[in-house]
Amino acid sequence: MKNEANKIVNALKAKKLRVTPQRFAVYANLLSRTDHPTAEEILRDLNENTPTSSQATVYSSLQALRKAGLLREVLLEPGICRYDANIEPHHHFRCRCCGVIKDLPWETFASVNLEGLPPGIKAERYEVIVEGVCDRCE
Amino acid sequence: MKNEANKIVNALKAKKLRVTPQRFAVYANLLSRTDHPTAEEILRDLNENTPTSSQATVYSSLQALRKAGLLREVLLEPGICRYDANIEPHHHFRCRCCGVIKDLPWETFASVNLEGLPPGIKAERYEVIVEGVCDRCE
DNA sequence: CTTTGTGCAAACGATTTGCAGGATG
DNA sequence: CATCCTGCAAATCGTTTGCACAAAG
Repeated sequence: MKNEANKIVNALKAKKLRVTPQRFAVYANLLSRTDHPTAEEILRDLNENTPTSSQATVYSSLQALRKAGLLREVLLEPGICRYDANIEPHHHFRCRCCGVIKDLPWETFASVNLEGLPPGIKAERYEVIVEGVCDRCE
Repeated sequence: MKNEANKIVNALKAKKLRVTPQRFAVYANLLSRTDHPTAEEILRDLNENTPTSSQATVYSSLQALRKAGLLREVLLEPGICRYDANIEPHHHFRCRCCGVIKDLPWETFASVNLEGLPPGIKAERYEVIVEGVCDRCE
């Protein structure tokens, strides 16, 4: 839909990022997904039908988008870096059996407050990581 | 001190892990540190004076200790896996400037409760990740 | 027309693996 | 003495880099 495309273009422009087909594709792909793909998964997805972006470009696009604050990294497994275009604050759950990752709404832990932090620490953001077993696994 | 050594040996035996000099050294090193070293940092530290363990052995010792539940991985930076022999539940703070990592006592977020989780999720553990600026950086 | 991005292939760093010999329980 | 661990070197995986050409603003 044309509207969606315009939104993406405007988001990139607002961050002073040049709008290239590859960068657009990476960001659009990430926005369209609810999982938290790795760079390699995005690359595969983009090039599944027609060649869209090279490996190096996907990596550099992801860096550019991250530096611009349009996406964030999700670190739940050693050595695996996932990406998330949902930059609204939220938490993550990971199933220890199947590895599925689910977003947890911010309000899930609305009770958390940072008052009790050791002195000298300026907290800017936080996130709760929950690990356990999902419904399909148990 | 002999007492300390015995504690470590007993911990390993209790988990049915063979007590080898290398495994002992890795675990002892991690127990003696308050930072959260990477595998490579542990390796360097162990071999600083006299050769103690090979790279492959440090990696496999860490895996064995982790599977036994004697240590846990700390994932705060993409592509970097740190290790922590403190298996008491606690949280982590990371300074966005200097990268220093500080433990936060469990009670810091005593108010967190898992009642509000989506149905079907069986939570087994959780951890709060706080990011911000430490006293030395600001 | 200046600046920045792309694609390729090579380089890189961290972790894993295969295997032969050695130590543990 | 059966099993598991160690050390070495090679292999692998994900990510980064250098550079020549192409595209964006």
